[in-house]
Amino acid sequence: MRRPPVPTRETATIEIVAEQAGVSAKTVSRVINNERGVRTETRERVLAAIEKLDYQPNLAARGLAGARSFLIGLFYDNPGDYLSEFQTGAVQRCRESNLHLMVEPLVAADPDLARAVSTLIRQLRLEGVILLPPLSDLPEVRATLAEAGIPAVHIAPMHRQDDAPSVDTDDRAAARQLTDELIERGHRRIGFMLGRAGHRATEQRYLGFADAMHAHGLAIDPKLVQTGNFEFAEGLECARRILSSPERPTAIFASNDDMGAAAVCVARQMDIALPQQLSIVGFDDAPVATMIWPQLSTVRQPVRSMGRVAADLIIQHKPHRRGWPQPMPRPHLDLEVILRGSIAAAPVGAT
Amino acid sequence: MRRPPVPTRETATIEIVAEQAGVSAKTVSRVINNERGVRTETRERVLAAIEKLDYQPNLAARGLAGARSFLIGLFYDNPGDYLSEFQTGAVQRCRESNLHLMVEPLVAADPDLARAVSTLIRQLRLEGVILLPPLSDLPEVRATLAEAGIPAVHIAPMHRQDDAPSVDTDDRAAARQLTDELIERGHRRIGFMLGRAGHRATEQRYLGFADAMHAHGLAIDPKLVQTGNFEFAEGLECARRILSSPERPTAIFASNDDMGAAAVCVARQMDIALPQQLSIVGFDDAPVATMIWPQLSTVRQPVRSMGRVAADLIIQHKPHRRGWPQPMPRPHLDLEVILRGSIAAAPVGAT
DNA sequence: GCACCGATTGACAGCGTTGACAATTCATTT
DNA sequence: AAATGAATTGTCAACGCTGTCAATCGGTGC
Repeated sequence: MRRPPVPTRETATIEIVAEQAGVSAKTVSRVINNERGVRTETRERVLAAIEKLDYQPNLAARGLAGARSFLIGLFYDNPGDYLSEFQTGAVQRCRESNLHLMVEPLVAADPDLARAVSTLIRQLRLEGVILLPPLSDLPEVRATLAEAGIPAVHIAPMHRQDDAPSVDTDDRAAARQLTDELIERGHRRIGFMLGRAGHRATEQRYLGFADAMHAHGLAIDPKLVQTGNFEFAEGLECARRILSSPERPTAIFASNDDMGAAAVCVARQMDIALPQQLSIVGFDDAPVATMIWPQLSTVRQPVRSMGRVAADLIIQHKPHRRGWPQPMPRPHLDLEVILRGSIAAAPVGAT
Repeated sequence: MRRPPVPTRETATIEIVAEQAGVSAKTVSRVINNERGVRTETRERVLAAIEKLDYQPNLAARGLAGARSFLIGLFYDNPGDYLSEFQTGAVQRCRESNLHLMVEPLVAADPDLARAVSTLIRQLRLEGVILLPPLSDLPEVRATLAEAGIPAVHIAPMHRQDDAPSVDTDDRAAARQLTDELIERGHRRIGFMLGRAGHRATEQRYLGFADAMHAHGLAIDPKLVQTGNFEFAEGLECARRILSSPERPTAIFASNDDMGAAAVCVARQMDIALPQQLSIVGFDDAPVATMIWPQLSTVRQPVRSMGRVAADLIIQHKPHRRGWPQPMPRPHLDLEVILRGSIAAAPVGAT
């Protein structure tokens, strides 16, 4: 007599389904878990019973009996605008395998981070964890997860570990491609706004830029390479430094759209005609890219797909046969260069 | 012999803790669940044992035995930029009560939505659900939840139900206040960009605007009130219609920042000096508000707090004594009007 | 027809915790 | 000192499912 008062419509249990199908509970269990060794005819009978009774297996019971949790964690720190897209992709993939996603905000700077992580994984018995940057680069997080033997997927980690799968995009190639577009339009002096130090994206995007410049035999003026931190406010400073250079560049490559937007603002304040006198490109295809004028040329990240793939890696992860000697999956997803109004031919007479 | 190969460090169970503390498992359970009727001295002994063994209760077992799930659902459709903030607030509140948040993307237009909801709540045994708009207004969702007897909190629902708690902000008052700022600066002809039809915010923001206009005896020119849908692209059209009116307004109130940004773009294309010839205000304090020039005056939404409060309502929700006759909690959170560069005194000579 | 073997299926004991209820303890009262 | 009753603690079964392993089924070869 657990819930006596409320005459809730009887929730079907596995026993009831078994009875309906004329088999034992264990056989129903086999069908639910898609185990082999069930005759097709039997399976269909069970499936019919499940359908008829609208049966939903009890997650808690399954978890308790099977020492599983059916839960995957998504740990993040800065809720950026990409998070919701990413998690939506991850949830979609999880659903296909009847798993669920637990999102957990964490604070990268928290001195007690390791304990927080430990508590989470032990309490929830997570079957895997997806780490968004900058969490994907914190040794204490990685160590805690590894110690607990929980598979973790690192998203765009700065330092790849040989023992952990990760999901990356080829930022370097895309940055190079975008830079090529500028060079093709006659730009020779190009400024670069760096992202936050320690992020993989910061490094890769710059390298791609440098690749293109070198390939065309163009010099990179150190004074035109300024450090930002991916944020708009910093971007303003950064753009000012670049644009107040005695020999002003004819184009600026910003490491993300927020900083690109900042460059647009600064240029406008300095009465520099856009895009005629200055071309600007960003990265990410953030919402702001199309909300300013001129719209930013940029690189679209397949964020939702990354979420899907990350979840998929966890799900595919087969329990290690002594030390996962399998090749580490490191899918690279394709980026898309998007050209918009913010780039134009270099002004005539420019070096 | 459930997990034979991996010599995992023995996970403490309630029995082990009980033994360590020299009490029965049930007493440990009482302490964990913070039940009364445990002598202080005993409680402390148990607490010490828990601490010493670094014991984490098994969620699945607790859920199974106690017919609970310790899970709250957050259902959303359009992952907007506010989602991650909201969910972070909700998770924070959940943690304080040792609950967990399951985020579940849903598709409002899905013809099978009711079934999807039903599957989710039955599979996860959710203890409560937070509905973000526009899901908070879908009858089939509300009905499914109600039928299952699951407490639901509606965020900014268009149509309040008397039987369901909701979380709102007083958009109307804030819109009025912001409009007042324009009027005080001498603006008389003010355009208005409406949001998507059917959203509570759309209605309330317009009403606040109208309140202010009426209070000052100003007429609202229907030609200056145009329908958008909260999106930038639509906003462009909308702004064009307003600004191409023969008698152009000296200010525009956009129902959100994305549309406000659109108005800025259009004004720039039409060579209207900002803010001298045209003041523009938005709503939400979205990232874009500070990424354009001039920066948008707007209204900041306490999104994270709303998440906290929503979770709190679920958690506080006491099982109904026949039909929850308690007063429906409907907290209103305070909005903050933020004045930035996008507003200025009305041009001299304006009507 | 019978032994034999792989394919199916079932019986049963938990998984770690809590609900119901019984037992014990302790402070008071008579 | 025994009785009384509230406070505290313990016993035991059950929650709904899966792992283990035994039982049964069906077909094969001789």
